[in-house]
Amino acid sequence: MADGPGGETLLFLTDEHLRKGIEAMFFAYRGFTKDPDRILTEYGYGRAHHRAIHFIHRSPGTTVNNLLSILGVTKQSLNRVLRTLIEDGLVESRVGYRDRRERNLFLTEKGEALEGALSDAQRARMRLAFRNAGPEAVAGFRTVLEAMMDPELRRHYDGVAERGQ
Amino acid sequence: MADGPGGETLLFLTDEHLRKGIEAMFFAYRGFTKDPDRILTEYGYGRAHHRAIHFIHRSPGTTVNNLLSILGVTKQSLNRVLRTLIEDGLVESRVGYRDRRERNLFLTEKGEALEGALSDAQRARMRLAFRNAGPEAVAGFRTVLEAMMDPELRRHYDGVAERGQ
DNA sequence: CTGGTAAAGTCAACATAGCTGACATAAAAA
DNA sequence: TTTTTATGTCAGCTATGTTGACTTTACCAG
Repeated sequence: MADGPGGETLLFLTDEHLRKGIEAMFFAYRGFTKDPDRILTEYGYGRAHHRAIHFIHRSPGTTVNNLLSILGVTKQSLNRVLRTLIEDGLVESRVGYRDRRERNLFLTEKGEALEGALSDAQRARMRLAFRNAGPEAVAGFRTVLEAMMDPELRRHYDGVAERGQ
Repeated sequence: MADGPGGETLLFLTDEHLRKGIEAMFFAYRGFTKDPDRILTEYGYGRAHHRAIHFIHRSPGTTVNNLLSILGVTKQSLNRVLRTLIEDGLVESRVGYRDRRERNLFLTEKGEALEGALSDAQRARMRLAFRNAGPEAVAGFRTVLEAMMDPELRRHYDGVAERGQ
């Protein structure tokens, strides 16, 4: 009674299912950020610091502009965060080699230590969820989330920086 | 080479897969909130207003305390949002019938209209993602997100208010 | 009836993290 | 040489969270 052209059932597309999916995102995201948030508070940092630290760790040597386009905030906003991380000795900013206007960002040893603590906590919860759900559910999870991203942002998710241009 | 006790392959639990899952959550959540955020800005509201509107729509007559425990913010913070919604005539607050200390919250016609615009936009993206991913992926998506929630919050997700006690 | 507790609301003060706009400097590119 | 780009900064504003203190109203147990 609710079959599409291919004959598949489309019951999973009802408004009620979609609402449930929306709330799943809302409540799961709360769990997703809870553990890192607790650690960040101990260090006097916020979620914005976490994001900067995460992406510098993932792409060492990334430029400020690249980070801006990943995070989607203004440079004034990012700069405030970056400045404290540099002052506190968690991030190092080196003048670009090819283009001396650019700054290449790196985590210091201290920065890597905090990154490790944060992502250990976040991965622990994710690992438990993945394990309980099983590999097929995890594949579906990834598929749906990927389909939900903006194409613009999807770029940053798919490829991890083609540094050689 | 990475099989567990049951013989299943556990390759989906590597740190690299978990990192990818973490970034999937990050980027997908941005897409998830983008469309409603755009509409909210037009109306001069923020994400906090959206959350209040959503849960009042879902559970008409819900009390302030219940909303507080769902949203996990302080009453001062929620009150600021709720006050503007009431002043603007989107939410109605009625004295409780059984317990006159309580306030039961409802969306007005105007509130329902905004709720509709917001959830239409959010559902449109979710529907597209669901359709592209297919029913099995959607089931996996839900399973993983549910496993990622805090048990405390999970309560609010699972059951929609047993009003009769 | 009284005293305690619970629900809601308020005031004040503060922090984080976003925003706009204007401007400065250095370096690359035209 | 002029223009553009990458970065950084100052000032001020907004949204949304926080603590702490206090009030009013109403329920409830003694």
